[in-house]
Amino acid sequence: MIVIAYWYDRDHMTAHVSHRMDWQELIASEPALATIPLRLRAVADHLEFEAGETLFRLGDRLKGVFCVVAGEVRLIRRARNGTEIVLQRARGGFFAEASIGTGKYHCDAVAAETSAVLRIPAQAFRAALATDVRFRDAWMAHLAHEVLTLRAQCERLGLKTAAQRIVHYIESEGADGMVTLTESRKAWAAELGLTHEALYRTLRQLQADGTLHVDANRITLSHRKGAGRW
Amino acid sequence: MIVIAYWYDRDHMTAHVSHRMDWQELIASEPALATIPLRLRAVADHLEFEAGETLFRLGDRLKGVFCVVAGEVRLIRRARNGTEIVLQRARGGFFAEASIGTGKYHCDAVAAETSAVLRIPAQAFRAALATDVRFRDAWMAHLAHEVLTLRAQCERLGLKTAAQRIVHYIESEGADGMVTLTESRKAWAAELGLTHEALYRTLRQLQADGTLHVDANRITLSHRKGAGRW
DNA sequence: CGTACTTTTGAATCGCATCAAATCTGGTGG
DNA sequence: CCACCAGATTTGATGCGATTCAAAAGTACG
Repeated sequence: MIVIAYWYDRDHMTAHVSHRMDWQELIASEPALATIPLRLRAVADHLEFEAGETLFRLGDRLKGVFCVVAGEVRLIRRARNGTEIVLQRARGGFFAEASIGTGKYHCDAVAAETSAVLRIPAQAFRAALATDVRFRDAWMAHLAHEVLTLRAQCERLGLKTAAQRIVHYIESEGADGMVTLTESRKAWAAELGLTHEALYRTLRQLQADGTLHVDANRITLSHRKGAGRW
Repeated sequence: MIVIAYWYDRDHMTAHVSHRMDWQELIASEPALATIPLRLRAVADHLEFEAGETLFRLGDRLKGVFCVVAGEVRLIRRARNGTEIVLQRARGGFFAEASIGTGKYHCDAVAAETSAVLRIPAQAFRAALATDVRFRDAWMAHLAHEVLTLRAQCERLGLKTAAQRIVHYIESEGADGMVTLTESRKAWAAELGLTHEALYRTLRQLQADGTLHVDANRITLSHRKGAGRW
């Protein structure tokens, strides 16, 4: 994920088509975009938002399908008492996918940091789904994969202990008992539903009892049973 | 959810087309089936499994898309050390949706209890997706909705306290600050990632401090702020 | 009426969150 | 090049809240 800063025009405080950013580079770095037909990408709005700016609000009529190219967008719902509930933190990839079906947004979307976002008009998106077989298949595959990933994450978050979640993560996200982390440990902790302190401590403990081996961002599950009673 | 027992033929210990079950009634009770074209339902296998029976195994070539009509099917992955990880507990509705894209099953499926399952041949399913616009739209909507629901659940499971999760559930699953539970509280607790004891206690506490009101299966969030600092 | 299940409450324990702080790191600017 | 800064990483001490174990009461069903 490329972090952007100081590239926007101070004169335009609302989202606008950028002339400072290297969208080419950004787009190349976002794998989710590879499946989008070029002619669909051509009609997409290239938007940029500063931290705190609102992309859309609950109940707004669908303006398009979004894809985070850089930065972070949060989908939030405001509770009666003003508490914000974060429904999703989108760092790269599509968000508000479900809205393509309902025609309305079901929550607010706010940029958590300076972010670059692609907005594909709903009309064109639906048209492409209807006519472009490859795109449609890719889109359904994307949704199906998303479902799979999310199910795994729910199961993981249902586990009670930090050790269980770490092992589950390696076994379900990794390949052959090994993962290579692409994010900071702090971010990993958040994904595991733990504080970073708990993650560090448990990681150290699991190394000590031989359950796993840590080498920088390369974490391997030991073949021997270990002492753990996961 | 209809619970079935003692309806299978003792002579046929493997899954088979049932002659004892009232599939009509079961199918009418499962909302996910409403979107399936009749001609697709006509070619589906009506299978029944006893607790412990395997529907498919990891790596098996795709036999079809499944839909639980009654009972429960678990998608599990076996870890190196023999530990089972439950990826999904399907009680009603589709499962292994992602496999339609990959052509292979990514885990084992085992009936957790006596279950009735519809298996729609992949060929026919894909054909219907390609030709039946309404079905395709319904399927994409289903996937999108699933994504939405799962994201909400992940966010919920990321909350640290029982009170937060309960309130989040009511606000995201319920309508206008009220939910009517369709499952037992024990099952609800599992969905919330809590033990049933914790759920009961927290529920009582939230009633005591006026945060919410419980009337049998009807749970309402109080409009006043309450004492809670969720 | 008995069985199996959910619901409910109690007591003790354990693990994680929290608060605090030190160290390390990469990147910036002087 | 080095001082500096913001962030991640790491370790420590403490308390809270959920789990766990236990058990009683309620409920549905045959």
